[in-house]
Amino acid sequence: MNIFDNYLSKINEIILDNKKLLKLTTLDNLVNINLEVPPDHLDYDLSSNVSLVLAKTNKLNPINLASEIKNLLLKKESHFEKIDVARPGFINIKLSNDALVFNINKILKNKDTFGSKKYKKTYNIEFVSANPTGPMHVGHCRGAIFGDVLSNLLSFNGNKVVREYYINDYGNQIRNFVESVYLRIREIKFKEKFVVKENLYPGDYIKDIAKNIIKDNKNINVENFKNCYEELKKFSLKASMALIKDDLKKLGIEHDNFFSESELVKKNLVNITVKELQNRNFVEEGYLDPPKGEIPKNWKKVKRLIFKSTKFGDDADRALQKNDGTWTYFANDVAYHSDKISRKFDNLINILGADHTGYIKRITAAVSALSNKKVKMDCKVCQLVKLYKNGQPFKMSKRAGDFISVKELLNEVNKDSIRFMMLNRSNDAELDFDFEKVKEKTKDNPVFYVQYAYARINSISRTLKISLNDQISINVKTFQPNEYEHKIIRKIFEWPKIVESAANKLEPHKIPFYLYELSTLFHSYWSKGNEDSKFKLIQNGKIIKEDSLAFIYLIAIVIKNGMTILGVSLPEKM
RNA sequence: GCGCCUGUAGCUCAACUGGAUAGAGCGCUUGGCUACGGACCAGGAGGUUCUGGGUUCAAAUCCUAGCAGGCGCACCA
Repeated sequence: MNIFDNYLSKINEIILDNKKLLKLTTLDNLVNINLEVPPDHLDYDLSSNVSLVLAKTNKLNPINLASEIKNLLLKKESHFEKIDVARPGFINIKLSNDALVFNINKILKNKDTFGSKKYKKTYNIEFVSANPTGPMHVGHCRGAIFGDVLSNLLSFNGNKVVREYYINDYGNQIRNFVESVYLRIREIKFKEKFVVKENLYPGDYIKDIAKNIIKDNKNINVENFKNCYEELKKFSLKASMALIKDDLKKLGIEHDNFFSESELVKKNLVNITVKELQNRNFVEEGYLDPPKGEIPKNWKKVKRLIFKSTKFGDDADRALQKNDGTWTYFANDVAYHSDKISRKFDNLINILGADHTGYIKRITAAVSALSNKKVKMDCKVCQLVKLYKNGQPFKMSKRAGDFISVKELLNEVNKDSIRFMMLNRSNDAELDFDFEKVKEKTKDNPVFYVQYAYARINSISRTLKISLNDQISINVKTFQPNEYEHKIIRKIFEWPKIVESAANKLEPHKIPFYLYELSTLFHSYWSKGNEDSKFKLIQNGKIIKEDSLAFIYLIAIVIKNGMTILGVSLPEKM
């Protein structure tokens, strides 16, 4: 339930029913009418631009129209107790006590679903898709958490979400990776020195993979790289995927589907997909222009198959074949997306790192081409994460090219803090992540601040010997919220709006920001009793004003629903 | 040279897809508070939303021309 939606449709209905009375000739921009949270300094519950929107197309004076609408609404909707018109034509609405009680009781009754909707769409969300050549590093972390929480958010809204991981287990990098493992095995077995060459993976984890392969497969013959390649590849990939899955698990992330690139090649899906595009005239044989700017030394003009992605908004047409005629990474990816389309999702979402921004246009172009523009694909980009320790840039690299792994990060800070902080910023903005800040137990640390609010609420329930799962309700006759409680009610009513906007815009960062604000209201409410004893909640182990319990419950409900979406735990004691 | 992202208080960032007096935290400043009912709270100062044009009842938000920073730009993945 979303009270803004509910009352907005009532307002729309009333307007429609009284079209003549209001002298409205056209209502074609009804969709632009909104019902929103009034500015902070005004003492109202709802605020609408109805009159401004309707006055424009009907060429009426917005203030006059607003006061006519005001009278009409006061007559037709009993939940509206007071309405005022504000320049240039807004109407501000105060809900009656009955309305507040009605809505609050509804929330108290439907705790777990408060804020959610029942959309029933299907989503495929591809995220992480880190190359299976080693463990995850911090760069993957943000996108991983973003994708996971976005999935939670969309599921919370009643959608069906498939979390997918595309395994890039094909191509040269895999060959290099396997060769690295191969050389490490020889290092162990034959005491050959591992010489770091370009393109080889030097990391210590390769040694561990090598050791384990030797341990589990005593008979493996590593005399000749070519002969043992396939077998070694199988073991190496399995090992590196195990590392990645372990990292993901520790971050609280689990994918539903792992899609292998080499399987896709094996099934001949690339050829089939390219042929399909050829048939529809989106592929041609030709030459590509050299890259703009500085032309690389080994640039060659080669005849090849090209996808005409400029037809779908890309800046240039894209190669499907490499210089040697084999398929490009992009060609494989087009086939992969063709497979996604065939699985009939309503929406496709890809979560990418900032370094893949340039890839978006071509792959969305491919999806448009493959689906006749019917399937919608959104690509969300997560900007870079910069690590800090006590305000200083933090680098662990012993050698250039080394990275900070997720494991190292988890050694420093816990999963909850990482998840919350990685989302506490718009995905479009770069993110500074300070190890020490995140460990602080102060207001500086938003994770703590929200968790602390919940812990305090639990201390109340312990004192009163009640459970937050208890079913309570409030009574119209006794209900008399004070100004602080009124603020809380309004904030709580806002929650479904936050969820909806976060889901629609694919911007989960709105959730932690909101939770922080809600926690502020709670801490403030809690502290009021110290300044003025009439605001005290508990005395001698008993609740003073029965209704104040409702506010505690409301806050607990929303914090819990919010943190569940974020995948961050809520300790009852801290 | 081209594309995408960013530019908002001293610093780090919000602003519900065009709304009202642009909000938080940190820092600064004034006050309260022996603790799971002070890990906090209340108040104050702090703004030409990068710049110039445009669109309209209304612009941080949309269009346009610039400026500054980040990421990327054959093939590779």
